[in-house]
Amino acid sequence: MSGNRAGRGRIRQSDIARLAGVSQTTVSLVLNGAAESAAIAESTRERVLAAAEELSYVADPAALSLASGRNRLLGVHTFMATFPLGMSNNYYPYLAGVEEETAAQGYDLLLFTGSAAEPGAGPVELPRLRMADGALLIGRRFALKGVESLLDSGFPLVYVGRHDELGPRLPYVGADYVTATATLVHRLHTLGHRRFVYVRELDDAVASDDRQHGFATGAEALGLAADDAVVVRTDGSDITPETVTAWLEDGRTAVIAEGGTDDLAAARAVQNAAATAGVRFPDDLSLALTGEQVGHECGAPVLTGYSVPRQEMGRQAVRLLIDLVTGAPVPAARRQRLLSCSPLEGVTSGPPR
Amino acid sequence: MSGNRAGRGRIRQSDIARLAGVSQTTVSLVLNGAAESAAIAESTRERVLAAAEELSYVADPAALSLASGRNRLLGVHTFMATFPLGMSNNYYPYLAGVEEETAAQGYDLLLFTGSAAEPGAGPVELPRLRMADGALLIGRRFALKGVESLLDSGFPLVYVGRHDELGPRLPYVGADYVTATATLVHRLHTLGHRRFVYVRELDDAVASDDRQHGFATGAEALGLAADDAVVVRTDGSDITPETVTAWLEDGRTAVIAEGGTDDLAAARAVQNAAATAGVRFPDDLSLALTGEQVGHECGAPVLTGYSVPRQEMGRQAVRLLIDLVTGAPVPAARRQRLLSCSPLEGVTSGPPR
DNA sequence: CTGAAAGCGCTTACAG
DNA sequence: CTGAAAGCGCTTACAG
Repeated sequence: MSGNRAGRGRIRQSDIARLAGVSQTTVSLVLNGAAESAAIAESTRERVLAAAEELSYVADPAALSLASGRNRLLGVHTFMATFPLGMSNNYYPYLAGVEEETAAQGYDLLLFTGSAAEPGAGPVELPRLRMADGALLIGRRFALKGVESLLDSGFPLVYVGRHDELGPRLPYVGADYVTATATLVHRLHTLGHRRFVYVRELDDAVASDDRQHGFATGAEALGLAADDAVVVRTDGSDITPETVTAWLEDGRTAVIAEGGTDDLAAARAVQNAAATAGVRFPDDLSLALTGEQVGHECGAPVLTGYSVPRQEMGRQAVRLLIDLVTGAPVPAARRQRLLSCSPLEGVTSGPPR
Repeated sequence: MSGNRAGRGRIRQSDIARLAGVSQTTVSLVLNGAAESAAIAESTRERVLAAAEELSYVADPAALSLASGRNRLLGVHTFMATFPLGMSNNYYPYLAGVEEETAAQGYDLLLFTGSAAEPGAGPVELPRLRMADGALLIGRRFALKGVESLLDSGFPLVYVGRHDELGPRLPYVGADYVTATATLVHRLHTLGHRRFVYVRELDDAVASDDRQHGFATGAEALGLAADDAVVVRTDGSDITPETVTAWLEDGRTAVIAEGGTDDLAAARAVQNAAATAGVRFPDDLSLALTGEQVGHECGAPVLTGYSVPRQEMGRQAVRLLIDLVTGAPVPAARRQRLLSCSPLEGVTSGPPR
């Protein structure tokens, strides 16, 4: 049979029409409310409304969506096999913000999960986003090709993060890691530190590049020599107790570790090596983070760093997306924006005397 | 204009048909896969598939749903204004399980959030669930009327929790709080406690009733007199230091507080009152929970209780829902089931000597 | 093996 | 002020 809805006992506009003795068109007109129904006789209006009430009519959302072209659904995709609903996950605050604002705007959320059927599925999954009126993209990196073709077809997309590789075509709401990191260097400098080490993980993503770039920018602004602001890129295995000792002997009293990664491997490697070497925080060595400790353990000291306004990024991304979906005018400057991060004071102190 | 989808560059089956040089019907037949497409020439099939791939076609869920009643979307509704993505929230593990299994089955999730447009929206929002093939209901309580009319129309629904008010009509996957709580009483009895107090919050929900019922059942099984297993129902304000002292003077050495609520107000009230009274845990008084401490603070002692298999409940609810959606045969016994909770050993000890 | 046609429940010009 | 009709993008008998 075509359409199993009738069999499901659903009430249609035609049922109301029959009961009220009008046409289905009139029912639709009345039920759509305000503007149009001005042109409908009050008595007719009331009859239809009464009939609708009596049958406890409710519009079929699918039909409604098909006819009007909108479904008030916002897709979310994170380019991962399973959706990062994981508790101690960095993505979590984004989602909370997204969800909050989506609800506030009267939309609902479509979570695209990357079906298990397709293991390395990034690009394969993307087209399914079209089910929604528009979609949010979240994640450290993404499938460029799939995103491009979505954009090409005019599908409204907003990326949560900075991404300029596609020029002005991809709207986004990102965090200003460059400024935040430069400021962090400055803060440490104010505390008295003069030589810095930046420890970055192997993974590269725009957010990582931005952080490192901010480190360089900050050092430059302070007039530091290249050797006073070195960058170590590592998977952690080559940060040995000797490494840390050598830093200190070199007068490098402040280490900045990459934040925003899932496990903060860089910071952890430094902490472990320091512990073995008998180097104490923050008396001997200061450790700061280009971000905050998300799933931070009981009793562990809070590291100096900055907080990324993830929830707010989520909210703003939703607002931007809805503007794009509804065709509201969005000036170019508002299509790509960076939010600033706020300083987080932790256990970092001045250098040992 | 009617239907703005074309303008949005959405690819339709007719686009594929044109590219592949076949009819739209054939495209539909091919895209629907297995059974039917046996009757389609392999070469045609391939041509259509290639064209679909090239255009990165994706079915319009609304059209699909309208025509066939299926779209591989599972709705989730929690009867709250905003979706409980909140960090320390009890609902979180359910969602994690739901998401995981949904992904594994190749479905996607529709999060129904309760639009802010309708404040007291429970029943008003429910019909929107029909956008999905079926839906999961999560929450301590729910809008009975809305749920009933959804059920009446044959819409597949699974409640995460026990709910027998609708008889066998509402399928569910719940937790066996009755047995878990009875066992908890037994465990405390084994430690030497002989007189118990059960502290329950004012809110009532099936999950709360079940816990209290389990307390009664457990006490009865141990042959305790009514006065040895009293129930206090409170918003916390009348649990004073004197209350706690009186319990102890009465020989009531074990307090069981209601778990599973958002803030564990009952347990907190007991803890605060005890602290003021100078009563120590667990030396003077043992405190157990009918559940576990979800967003449990650093340094706070872990309370004895039991863990609710929330994630597994989520997974099983999804599997059940998909069976209902696809029309797989589901024996009555499998339509309503309770999972058991596992004991959690905390700081509770025997009674003071 | 393939296509023309009806239908799912709605919206929206267009006529009257 | 109201209704007949076309169309949204699909599925599914039914003919050929």
